[in-house]
Amino acid sequence: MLGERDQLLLKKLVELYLKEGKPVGSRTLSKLPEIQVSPATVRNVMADLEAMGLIESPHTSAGRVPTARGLRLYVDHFLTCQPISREYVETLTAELQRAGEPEEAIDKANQLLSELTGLVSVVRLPDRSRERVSHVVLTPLTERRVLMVLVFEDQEAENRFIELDRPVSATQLKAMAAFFNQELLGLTLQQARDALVARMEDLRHQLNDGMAKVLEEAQGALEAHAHETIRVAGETKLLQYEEMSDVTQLRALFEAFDQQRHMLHLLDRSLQAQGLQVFIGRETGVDLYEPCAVVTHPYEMRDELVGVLGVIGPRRMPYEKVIPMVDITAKVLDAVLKKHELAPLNR
Amino acid sequence: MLGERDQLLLKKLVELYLKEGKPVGSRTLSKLPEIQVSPATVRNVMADLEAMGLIESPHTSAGRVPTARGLRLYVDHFLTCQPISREYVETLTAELQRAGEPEEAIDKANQLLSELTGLVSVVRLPDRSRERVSHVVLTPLTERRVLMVLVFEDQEAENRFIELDRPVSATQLKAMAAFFNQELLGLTLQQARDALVARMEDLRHQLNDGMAKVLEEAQGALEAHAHETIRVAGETKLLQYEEMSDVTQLRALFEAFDQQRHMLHLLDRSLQAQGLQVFIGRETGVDLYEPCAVVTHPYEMRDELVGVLGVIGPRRMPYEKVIPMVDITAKVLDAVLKKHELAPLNR
DNA sequence: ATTAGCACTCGATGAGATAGAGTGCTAACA
DNA sequence: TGTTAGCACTCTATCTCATCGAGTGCTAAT
Repeated sequence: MLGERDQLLLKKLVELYLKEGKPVGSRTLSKLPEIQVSPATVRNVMADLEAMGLIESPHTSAGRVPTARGLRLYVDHFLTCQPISREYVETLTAELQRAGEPEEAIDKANQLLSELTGLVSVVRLPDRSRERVSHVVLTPLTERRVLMVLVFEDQEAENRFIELDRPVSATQLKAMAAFFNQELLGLTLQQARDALVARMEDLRHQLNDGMAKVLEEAQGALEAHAHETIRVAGETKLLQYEEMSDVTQLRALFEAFDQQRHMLHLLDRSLQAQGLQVFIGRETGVDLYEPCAVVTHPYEMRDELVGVLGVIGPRRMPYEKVIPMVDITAKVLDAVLKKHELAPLNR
Repeated sequence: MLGERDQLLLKKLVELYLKEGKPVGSRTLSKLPEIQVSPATVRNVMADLEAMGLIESPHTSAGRVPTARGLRLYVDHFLTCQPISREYVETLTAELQRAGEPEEAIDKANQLLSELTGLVSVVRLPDRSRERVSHVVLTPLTERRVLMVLVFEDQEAENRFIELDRPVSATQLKAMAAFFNQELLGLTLQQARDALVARMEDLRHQLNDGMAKVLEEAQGALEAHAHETIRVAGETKLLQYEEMSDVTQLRALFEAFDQQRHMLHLLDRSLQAQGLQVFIGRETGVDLYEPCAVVTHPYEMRDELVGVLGVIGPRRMPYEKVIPMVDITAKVLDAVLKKHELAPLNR
């Protein structure tokens, strides 16, 4: 289907395009040391490649530019990724390990990824509604104010301040905490609520209004989290790319980031398929991202894929660097998250 | 110094400029119903205003544009602010009250301010190193993992997971918590550390390595916070303004936001002087902000000015809306933060 | 003091003209 | 049959030039 020389030419064309960002002409290609044929021959090949929809020319007298399909082929078959320096991996690991909670590590990974690729970075956070509560702490602060700490999987904690309508004694509070810890441990918050609703009748005598309030707050904590499932870092990096200089379009992109809806869909899709994925142009499934490319990699906690991390930028991005960076960042993140899990196993 | 008619003309010129963003000519001004003189007269006045450095023309055949000094005069003397709808105040209050902790409320205020003004919003967070610890909670999670919660002023809590080198029993932990609560309550973290160092000798027998680790972590929590003293919301809003269309400059601005140094200086300055402040151009003290204007207002906690909130945008911003919005947002934030304080007084 | 009138300046807009990059096609060539 | 040189052609980018119009400053009249 595609001769060896055709492949070489496509590869070189894409590489030049990625580097310079300008359409590549036949003369430029034929002058490359790897290419031993005349511009005319190159033109013939290019005509074929164009007929196959791999390259196109913006107008008659410009060179050729790879299409989304062309880039796809390049990424899949011709791309030689840059090796990642050990040094980089070490810095990354060190930085991520400094985090106290998984979420912090994920955030940090997001931030670093954006800085190091010079692109917009995105993470899909794990869905906390699926995490199990491992401890509930209730501490009296004042007569009517209580601090509740929900600990998930011994790894993450969420604080809520609870204002009660009437005072509770420390003893009452202790009883309450004991109750929660006994009854609800190991359940997700959702399950916990269901369990309580189911046993409402038996519980009526214990369920004073303080208890109800606490439950409500716990639910609130969960919801607050559910809202924010995506985080974006380094939006402003997009300004650097000339091909993104259409301000209107850029604004639309930023709005889309804020809305999160599109990105969520895309990241969820890439959570299904494991491993690194590259979406170019329409492949993203989002019209707005048509001039963009997205590189994603899921990460896991407790041997389950729970989130995705990736970058989005113009189609013309340095894939040979970006792809290994996304890859290694996801893997280092995996390793760091695994460490967080290990500790609780010493029970 | 400045005749009544001169003032009127300056006012109208600035208003037109703020609305249209284009240089204003003498003909345009003389056609206004408020102005009963001919273009020629207007030109004479304009020449005077220009001589005083209040307006200038980008080039010979354009109209006039207010200088920073001109804008300053306008803001100080001629600006009539738009009243704020009660509805808006109510929404704002409701949104901010939903926050569980002061910091959350401040964040929300930041975000809302950016959305409502369409500008970049900035907050200076309170310096937590000056807040007093009101409770320390230590909860065993596993044999060697402990959750520490530091509660500040009964209003804010910070979690740290602590990995111990060797197991501690629940009893030991309880003793430790009791010790902290007894000895360190009401001190700032800094004071707490100093106190402990001072009494090191007496304490040596109690200060097992678990204790040391806990202290260290507490310090870490503090430092983590000290790093991030500013938060920026809505950076991308700047794209909407044509006068900010110089991409290079815009990038420089974004970088400056990331570095925080300049902004920190500016906000600290405006923390000294209480009340709303407007900085136009060079007044900001930051060269990069020369084409910008900044509107700030400090906010307080426990009757002390602890932070600043404000917006930054192009000089040509709708001051008549922005100023009251910054003002009311700061005031509503004050009120909400006050509510947070009230509760603990019921002790 | 105000205003009409006028010459002048300068940016914005659009029409050619030109140069150059790159193409496709044809015909010659190995 | 695949490759190449040559050439006419197309299209963009850039420059120049003319023109238009907005706005000014100055002068002289009111």
